[in-house]
Amino acid sequence: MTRKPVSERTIRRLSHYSRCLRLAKSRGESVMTSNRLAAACTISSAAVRKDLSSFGEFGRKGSGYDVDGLLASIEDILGVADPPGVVIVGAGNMGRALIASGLSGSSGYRVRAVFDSDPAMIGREIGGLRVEPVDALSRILRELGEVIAVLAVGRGGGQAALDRVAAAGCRAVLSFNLEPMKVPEGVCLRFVEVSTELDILTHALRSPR
Amino acid sequence: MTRKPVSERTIRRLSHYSRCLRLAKSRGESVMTSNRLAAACTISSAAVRKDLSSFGEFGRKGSGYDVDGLLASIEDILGVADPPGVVIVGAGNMGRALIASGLSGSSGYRVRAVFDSDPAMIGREIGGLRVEPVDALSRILRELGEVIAVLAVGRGGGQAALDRVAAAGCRAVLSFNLEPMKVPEGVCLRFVEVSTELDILTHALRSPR
DNA sequence: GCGTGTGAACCTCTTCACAGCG
DNA sequence: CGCTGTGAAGAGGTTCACACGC
Repeated sequence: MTRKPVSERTIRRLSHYSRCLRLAKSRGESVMTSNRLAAACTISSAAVRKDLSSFGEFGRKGSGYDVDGLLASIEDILGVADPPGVVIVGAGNMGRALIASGLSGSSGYRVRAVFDSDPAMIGREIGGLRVEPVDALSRILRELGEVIAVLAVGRGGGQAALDRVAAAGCRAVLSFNLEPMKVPEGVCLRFVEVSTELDILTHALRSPR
Repeated sequence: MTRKPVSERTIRRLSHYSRCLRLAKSRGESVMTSNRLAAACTISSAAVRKDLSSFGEFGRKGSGYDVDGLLASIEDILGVADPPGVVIVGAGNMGRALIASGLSGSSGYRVRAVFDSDPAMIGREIGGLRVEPVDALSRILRELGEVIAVLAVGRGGGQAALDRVAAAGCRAVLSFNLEPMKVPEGVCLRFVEVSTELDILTHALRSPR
């Protein structure tokens, strides 16, 4: 079982493929082709085949890919077959939106706990979850085991939240706060950059074509 | 004024630089170096210099870059010096979160209108904005001129929302809904893929290193 | 000495065209 | 005949090392 490093670009595409496959599966489709996957992801079919073939021979020449089999293979590559739990830090609008949307995706992630530092928030129920005080982070994360923490806290609260989840043993963090942060050793931190997406769209609007 | 096409990768970095520069500016700093920008963006200083120098000579050898000047130049390249307005479709938790956070960034975007299809929502006030019915899209977008539409609607409502904003003349859309959509001619559609970010983090957690 | 600007080497990723198999 | 798997060619982006100017 020799795992070669997979580029982030590739992982992103695999994630997209898996979404498409889950959708096809839910529609009862049992076979998928590189062409249809490509159309759904707006890339070329050759790119899809290259991605997939670099991990093994998942397809049947002449017919295509088995939806269930390919989905299982991709989930195995990504490591999301049995996804880690998710905890949300910050029970404001963004935290609530993430819980309500089921993490805006058809993937298997589930929100296991919500934390907030505002005493007035503690104890409230959101989507079946009781809002916990941030002081409970260590205890609850120990109970939950491996989790991804999503930071959806107020302006300027990012670093403190990051430090706390890291101290509680969390090694993967997704932040909606864009303040620059000092990343604790051993922690993988990523950002959801809405403002950057807006910049990209603005550039598209304003550039000649 | 010959504009060469700028890759998305580069635009994304420029956007990040501009965030750092705005922060430096707000702190009263007047000079910035490629080294500090690089550290803030976790890339190499050579990459920063290459990015910037490909658009002109913005720096002073030996000292660095003038914060105000560089920021203005980057905003000009991105086209965000006078940013387009933003309208939000969907006044649920996500829509409210985006309004409350000021679009989670220090950039100059401002939310100009909020729409919802739920009659019970119409007329409510959110962050100083009255929730408008989606039927008012055409009229209000005509008043606002060039805008970016952010789709934060419920499960399965993406395509309908996209079609409506496109029909109202909007040419740039950012969607939190991940359903595959048929993109109207002339529209640039991008996605905020929280579930993909989670997949990337999961892969990081689960891969040997 | 310090920090920018840049050509050249380097490397990664994408595209193409086609062989191969059902 | 249809669709996958893949070597080869090509494009694009990154790193390196150093010259230049303050």
